[in-house]
Order: sequence, then C-alpha cells, then structure tokens
Amino acid sequence: MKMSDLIADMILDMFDDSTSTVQIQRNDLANRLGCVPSQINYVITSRFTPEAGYRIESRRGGGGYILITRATSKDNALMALINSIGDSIDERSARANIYNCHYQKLLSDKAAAMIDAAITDANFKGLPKETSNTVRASQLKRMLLAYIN
Amino acid sequence: MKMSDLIADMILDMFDDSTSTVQIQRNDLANRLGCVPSQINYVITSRFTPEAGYRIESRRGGGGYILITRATSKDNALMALINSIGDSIDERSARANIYNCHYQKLLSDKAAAMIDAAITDANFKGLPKETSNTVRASQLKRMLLAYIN
DNA sequence: TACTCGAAGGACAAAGAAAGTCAAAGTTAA
DNA sequence: TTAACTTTGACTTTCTTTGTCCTTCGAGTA
Repeated sequence: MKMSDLIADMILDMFDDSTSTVQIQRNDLANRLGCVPSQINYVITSRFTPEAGYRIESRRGGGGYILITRATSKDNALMALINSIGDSIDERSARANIYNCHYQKLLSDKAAAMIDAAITDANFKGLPKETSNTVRASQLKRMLLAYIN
Repeated sequence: MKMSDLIADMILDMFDDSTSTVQIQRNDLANRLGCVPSQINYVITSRFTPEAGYRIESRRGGGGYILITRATSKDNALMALINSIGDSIDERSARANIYNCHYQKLLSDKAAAMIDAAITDANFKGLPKETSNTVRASQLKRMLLAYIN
C-alpha cells in the first residue's frame, strides 16, 4: 500500500465514533511511519480538504501540533437543504443543489446519480412547467430525507 | 495469437467466479506480456467497454492502477427489470418491484428507500393517474440505471 | 523586558512514478 | 484494395515522494 494512503488511514483511525477531532505531531507521525514530515502535509492537503469535510488548524514551535477536525454531521447540512426547498423547484436549481452536495461529499456518488436521474426534465415531458416543478420539489425532499434515514 | 487477445485473456483470467473486479498495474502487465503500456489501454477501450458490461477506473502517479469492474448478476437482474418496465407503471407495481429487488439484495437499503420516496403517489397529488404513471415509469427506469452505473 | 535559540510546522520545487492521449505505421479481413 | 483493427512510440497529465529552506512559537537568560 502506498505511503500516502497509509498516512491517511492512520489519521482516519484516530477518529473514533465519539471524537470529531484528532491531534497529531507532524514529526512524530512521520517518524513512526518512516516518511519525511512534509509528506504529512501532502496527505493533509490532498485528502483532508474542506470539500471532504475537514478543517485544519496548527501551531508551530515547541509543543506544536496539527489539529484535524471532521465536519459534524452531514445530516444537518442536508436537513438544512431540505428545509430550504420550497414547494416548487426547477431542474436547474435542483441539479445545482445535488451537484453541490455531491461535491461536498454530503451525498455518495450513487445517491447523487440516482437523484439526478429522478429530477431530470426528461422525465416530465409534456407536463406544464409548474406541475413538473411541484412534483420535483416533493420528490427531491423525500429522497433526501430517505437518504438521511 | 494476437497480443490484444492475449492481454484480454490475461485480464479475463484474473476474474475468478467470486470477484467482479480486477486491479492491474499498466506498466507491470505490459512488461510481463512484452508489449508497450499503451496497448493495455487499447485493449481496455476496445474490449472492456461499458456495452460489454465493464466499468473502468484508474489513478495515475505513484502506486497508480487500473480497476476493471465487471457487471454482476445483480446488475443483469436489474437490467432485466428495467427492460421489463413499460411506459407506465402504477405505485403499487413499482413499489412491489422495489420491495422485491430490495428483498433479493439487488438494491441497497438506502437506494430502495430513495426510489420508494420518489415513486410514492404522494408526490403526484392532483395529477391524472395516467400522467403520474408515465412520469413514474420514466423515473424508475432512470434511477435504476443510475444505480447500476 | 528584550534577546536568543531550539523545536515545531509550512511552503515549495524538483524528481519520480504511473497512467492517458494521439497519431503514424503496420496487419488483416471483406 | 480498402476499411477496420493492431501495434508502437513520443509526448502529456496527474499524483507521490523527497528535500531544502522559511516562519512561528515557547522557553530560557541577561
């Protein structure tokens, strides 16, 4: 297995179910794994990105550290989205929302693809715009809710 | 025997009955077979196509790989279902199908729940039965397809 | 208080390791 | 004899590893 993945796994393992934050010592970790310290930075910047739901803080100097915080509960973010969807939504907006959630890793690849498949205008051929938009909004909300539960 | 066929056979042989996925290292395989690396790409794009039921993922850089995934019997079963769905389907039948697929483990809990959320009649309030059924059929098919891919 | 020094972590660039692309040349089958 | 399929190789893009130098912080010390 490659070093980068090893490092990422090691960090991931430090999050247990109850903690949303992990503190590491860069040099120490690099030493234990047998890599150069800057590779820890590489892994952090390439894997523990904000898009993937992580926040990084650090301190230099004696007793320095790197703090990795995992975004709490994706469900909350999705719930907020659900609540923000009104009684009607057009394809464009719906799609943008899904794309966005997917990008932020709030939705899995599959879930995003399935929702996308459901909301596409092609399904509503011949229906009045407003009708489609109403049905779409209802479905979108229900699907997201189903995803959370 | 042609090199391309050799390569294809080699890959095919790596799928045993239990695995639906094979990982190769392009340079390594090319080396073992004595061909140029790009011929591996040729074989993959000409033989392991989506139409033939394969999906390809890959990563470059150190520790890179090519991942070949074969359509499973589950995929085939779902495909058969998709093809059997006509232009219109009522809630009851749709639900029965999903329930059934879920029961047979063709669909994950989440996927089944999401599809169920989308096809429920509650989303189509006020629409004529036949219109709902048409939209539902289209969506159901698209969602299942999205699930496969 | 101000200065200095060592202990962290940060930034960045160069080198390395794979895979991807594409077009030209060679083969084969209709 | 073409049109389709294969083979090859040069060049590109992406991801990883390594190393060097820079900045920041805390703790002593004058």
